Amino acid sequence: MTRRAAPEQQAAIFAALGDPVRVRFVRALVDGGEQSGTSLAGRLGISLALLCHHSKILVGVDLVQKRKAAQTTYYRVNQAALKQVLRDF
Amino acid sequence: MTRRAAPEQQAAIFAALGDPVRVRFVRALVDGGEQSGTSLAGRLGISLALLCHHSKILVGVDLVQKRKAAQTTYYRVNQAALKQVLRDF
DNA sequence: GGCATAGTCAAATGGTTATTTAACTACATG
DNA sequence: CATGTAGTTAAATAACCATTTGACTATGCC
Repeated sequence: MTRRAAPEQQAAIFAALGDPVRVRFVRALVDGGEQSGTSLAGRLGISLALLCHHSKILVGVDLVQKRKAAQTTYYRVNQAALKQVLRDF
Repeated sequence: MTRRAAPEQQAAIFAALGDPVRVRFVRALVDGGEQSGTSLAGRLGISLALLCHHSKILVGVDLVQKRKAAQTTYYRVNQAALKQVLRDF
């Protein structure tokens, strides 16, 4: 049915999860639901600039989605994408 | 029941799959079953030295297992480990 | 308008990692 | 024992990536 993704594409998704900070990033969203950037940065013990960097990688492969309300950016996990990560093997 | 793995540990497993060559490595094993290093290197179009490098990373996180018979090393996928990769989220 | 909050961007740095090349070990067999 | 096959190792290089810092944009509110 669904064809396998290109190796580069699939590797990019795995690489996005291949960093301890980003694993904790996703876990924090799974556990705590949608959260703001500042809240997440506090929870993860990292600067807002670093959170922004990691969020771009996770959002870039669509494992995390973002929504902006006024100055605040809210992040949430893309559960469908997360569950499908291993489907290719 | 089973506690979540440490973020560093889980990230290492994802990072092992976060490279296009290693995605093709694992796919080749899933599709073709157990194969020798030389056979795999030919299939992936890489040198034996490079295959050795990537295999160490995959074996290091136990996604791939190896078995040595005389001069030849055979690789196979650890299906249980592969299926469990996403259990933590 | 002016100040505080929330986020993004860009440059700089250091550390890690993929790839190549060449040298080396291990085994099998003629 | 010499040769060929299979694999590993180490050094070197280049590319990539995480982290920090400081400057910059955007929004809300007094």
